[in-house]
Amino acid sequence: MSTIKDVAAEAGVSIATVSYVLNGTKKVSREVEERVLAAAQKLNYRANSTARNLRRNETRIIGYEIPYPNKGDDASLMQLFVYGISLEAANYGYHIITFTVPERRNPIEHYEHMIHSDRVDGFILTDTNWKDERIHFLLDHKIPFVSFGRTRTERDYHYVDVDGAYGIQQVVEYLIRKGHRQIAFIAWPENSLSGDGRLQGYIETLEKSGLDYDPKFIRRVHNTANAGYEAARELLTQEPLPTAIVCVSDIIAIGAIRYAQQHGLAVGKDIAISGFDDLALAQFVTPALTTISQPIEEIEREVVRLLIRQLNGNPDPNHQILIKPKLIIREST
Amino acid sequence: MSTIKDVAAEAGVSIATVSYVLNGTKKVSREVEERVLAAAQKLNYRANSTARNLRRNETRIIGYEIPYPNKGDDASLMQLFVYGISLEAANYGYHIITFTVPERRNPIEHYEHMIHSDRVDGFILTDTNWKDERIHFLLDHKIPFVSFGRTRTERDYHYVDVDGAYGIQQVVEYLIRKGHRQIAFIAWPENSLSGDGRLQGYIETLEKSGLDYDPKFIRRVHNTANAGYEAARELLTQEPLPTAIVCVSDIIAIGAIRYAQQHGLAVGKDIAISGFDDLALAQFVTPALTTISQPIEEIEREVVRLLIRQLNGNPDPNHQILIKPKLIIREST
DNA sequence: ATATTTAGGTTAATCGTTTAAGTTATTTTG
DNA sequence: CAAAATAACTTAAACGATTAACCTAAATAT
Repeated sequence: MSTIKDVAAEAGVSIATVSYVLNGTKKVSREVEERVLAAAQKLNYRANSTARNLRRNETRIIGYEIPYPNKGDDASLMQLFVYGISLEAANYGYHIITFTVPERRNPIEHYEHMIHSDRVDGFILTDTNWKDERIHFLLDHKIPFVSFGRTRTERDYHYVDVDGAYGIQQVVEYLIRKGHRQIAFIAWPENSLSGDGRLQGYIETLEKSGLDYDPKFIRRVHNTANAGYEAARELLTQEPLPTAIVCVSDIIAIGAIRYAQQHGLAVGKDIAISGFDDLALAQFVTPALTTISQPIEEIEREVVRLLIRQLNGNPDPNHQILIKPKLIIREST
Repeated sequence: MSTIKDVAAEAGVSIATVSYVLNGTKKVSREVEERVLAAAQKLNYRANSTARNLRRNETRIIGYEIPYPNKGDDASLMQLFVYGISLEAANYGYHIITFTVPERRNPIEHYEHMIHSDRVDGFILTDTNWKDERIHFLLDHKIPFVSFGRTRTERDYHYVDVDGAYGIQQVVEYLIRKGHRQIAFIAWPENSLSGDGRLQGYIETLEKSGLDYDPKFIRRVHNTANAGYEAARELLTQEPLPTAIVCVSDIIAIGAIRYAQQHGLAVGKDIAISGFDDLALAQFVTPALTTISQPIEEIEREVVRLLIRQLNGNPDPNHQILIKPKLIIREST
């Protein structure tokens, strides 16, 4: 593998000149420039990025913690996300390095290690929760990052998030237009900010529409189909009976649908059930799932763009971005 | 951020001594060792990995191309895979860097670039196909790699694969025991080696059991629920009618189930349908899916282990590993 | 008592770049 | 026309580690 020295020798110039030509960082005569370019081409030279990084004190690598894939969780959205940010980062000459935090271990240690051993220039965060210590740690240490999803803090940081309340509002208003008055909601546990945003959308839309908001119509469960199944059982074996169940995720909706079907209800007729995410499978379950689709590619683009601007020392002043999701009506409502 | 110089100054020794102590690569007196350790601790020192990599001529980074997520493909297995190899690699002090190859672009270029700019020490490959040019390229250039999935070549390389033929054999034998005689198979297109292995398992098991093998019972489609739906339509609108459909993947099975249900067939009674993969969702579709489960964690462990041994210059002579999957019987058969 | 080995360090070269600070020849300026 | 400015390179010092080669004093061998 050829180094800058080889290219310099081949072109008959000093290594500095080669560097200047290849980086375009200093004026060089046309003739010499061509000689260097030809030599580099001939030797199939590519700069050793380790050496460059050492000298420039950067890595052009972005750290991304892959969230722990809970049993029963669907992970396909996150898979798309890793693909998308890798692709997007490559447009800027950056790469994504993935790491994991073993269950119940302190994440901070791992972030600290990545930074401290100079492995990454910044981070992309997902799966943020109510009080996300990672965000405070990174802010405290002035380490560039962008989060997909918010946390509950007054501090100013860069994030991109989906306007979940808006999405739920769309589906609830649609259900009301179709004549539903008893609308239940299956939510996530309490430390999920995005989950609470969606719940908030449900409550506010009901109130705005002049409908009672009944706490008995709200269930909080983990994000598994099994939990959706159980929640549906509770909702459908109490009074008053809901005529529609809005779910905080497709996975939960699929579990809820399963319970309803097993107990003789025709989903989409006897009862309406909706999800959130628009998984690849959503259109192929029976009945096809009415859901809310997140514009994942736009999210990826924005997240990477915000981070790269920080890394270039040119942060976007408009760095709290809320993206509107889209209601997709299928057969289940 | 403190460097080895700071530690040396703090401990009152040369930087060489610090390096020797921290790496345990030369004998040092107890007293000095303790001073160095204390200084390192006090300054919260961690070696700059860029500098170390430059000197050692390694990166301790493994490249992984995230396959292009085809629309409608389920990607949750791959998500688990990235998580798993990241976790496993960390046990050896390695990290995973992800990259993508834009659709219809030549993958070799991208692999070459990663190697040539010294970003990675080796690769993990997935989604290998019949004639995988990546494998030949990496072999030709003596670049360490391990592939999850085989390709069709006589050349000797390191891989881990699931014994798909064995898995299909399990389900076909089970169906025969339950009395089925007209068993159809929905396969993948022809350039998929793992797909052909599964198909082979179907054909051989039928022949071994003395059943006719009818080419009309075989359909080849892409890995989407939609394609499964269409294939089921073809199979169920021709003579002779199958009483069971074995699918090469859960995704396809879900599409097939949907067609059967829409046309008045009770899946699990009127017709048996099975999948392959055991997606998180498999147990929550209606009816719950009979399928074949891949021991994904064992695969991840083996893939990483084989690669690390290569990188350490100590390749495992037994480096073609076939892992047996497991039949999981649910309601759909 | 002298020569040799060993223990426990230090010095300095090296990895492959980038880039500030020279250097030299040529051009411009007053 | 001498002085100053410019153009086009080169030299050499970093970046932060690792490690071969060297050094010195104490321990061991002859």
